[in-house]
Amino acid sequence: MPNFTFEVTKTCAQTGARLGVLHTPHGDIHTPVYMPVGTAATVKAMTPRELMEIGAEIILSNTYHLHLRPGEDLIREAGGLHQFMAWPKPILTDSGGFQVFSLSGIRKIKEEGVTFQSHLDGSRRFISPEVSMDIQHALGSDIMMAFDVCTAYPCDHATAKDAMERTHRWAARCKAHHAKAPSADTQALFGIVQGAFFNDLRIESAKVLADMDFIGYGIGGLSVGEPKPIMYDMLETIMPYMPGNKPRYLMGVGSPDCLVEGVMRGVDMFDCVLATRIARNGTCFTRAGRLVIKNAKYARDFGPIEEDCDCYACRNFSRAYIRHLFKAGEITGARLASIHNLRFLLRLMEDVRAAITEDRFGDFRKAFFDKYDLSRNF
RNA sequence: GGAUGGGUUCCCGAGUGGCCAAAGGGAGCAGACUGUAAAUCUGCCGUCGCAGACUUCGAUGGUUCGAAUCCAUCCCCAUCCA
Repeated sequence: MPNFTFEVTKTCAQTGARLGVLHTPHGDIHTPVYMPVGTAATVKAMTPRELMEIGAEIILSNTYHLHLRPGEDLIREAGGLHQFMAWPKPILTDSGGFQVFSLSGIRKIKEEGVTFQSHLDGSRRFISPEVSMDIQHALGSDIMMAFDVCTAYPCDHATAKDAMERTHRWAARCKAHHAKAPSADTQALFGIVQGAFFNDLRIESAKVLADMDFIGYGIGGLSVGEPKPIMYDMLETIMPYMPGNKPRYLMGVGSPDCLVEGVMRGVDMFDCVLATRIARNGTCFTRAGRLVIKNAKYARDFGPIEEDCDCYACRNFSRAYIRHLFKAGEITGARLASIHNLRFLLRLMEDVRAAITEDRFGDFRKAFFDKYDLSRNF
């Protein structure tokens, strides 16, 4: 599939962390990459122009949410998701698999697929691997995710095995269904490794999916409440079994420290709602750790969120002003904090890529954690 | 000058004899947030403390076993009449 070649362009001599480029029909993605999340066809509080300005190369959207509203037919009629939301760069769509997990109270899983009760109006909706593919075809995303079954933490071995095996069967169905689509060559399909927190299952899942030869691989079912060292251990366990010439996408991660640690362990792609969600709730990332901008101690702090940040918010506005906006309930507060947090992660990844290029990612990582306060982290 | 209605914890506002440190909002303070059911949610919000104790409902005095609630006087506020 020439539309989606992935090249590992450099491996850090110090750490083995890798640098790459994923070519897509809507442009190149330089990895390791952080992908802002735009579930409902918008990265909340951000315009596409602003996303371009802060250096986003690819964003995420969601099958389940867009299926419910406005519906994939409408988006197809609009010319596809890129045109509908006026975002010309690559888009990755999640399959709805995560909603199988996060909406566990209002869905039922069977072998054929999952019946959801819409969180919007309670109506019953059915999503199967085939339906998920069809919806993602209508959306026209560059990268489609297989419809998987994500498990919670903790999770017993039998349940994890069950979910993993179903994920594999569903991955095969996704692949078969996608192969028949007109867009089979212009939309890439990623498989998703599951297996909860069991080494044997994770390794098995990585192997099974590798044999199925996907364009790239999601690592799902992590960052679901487990302690970080457990997640890091899982990454180390499976990475030797992940195809070296395919992009590896750690789904739903994460915080600044998790990104650095993920890259250290061979992850190429990340996405996370954390940056934009905590931004709307009044918390900012900084290289020193979290900064709760709405706290009273910043009422008369006329410096920027972060002194050496190059984002629009930091170049023009003070902590005192942004705090005021939050206290006043003004949406500009959420917008400025979102711009900052996204730019923070995108810039962190730019710095990570530069460090790998120069064979000093180990030094970079050490300097990062020397400065970053983990005691009040996410 | 007269009539009527009022004065409740930072603000608004419920409460008309015990179940009241006093509903409910708001404001304030803090916390949570990781493939987004989130511009959301949670906690605290008289004082000291574990329990519990203590001081509060315009002021003063009274009735009562018991008062934010009843009575008296006074001080303020609002509206209306002169």
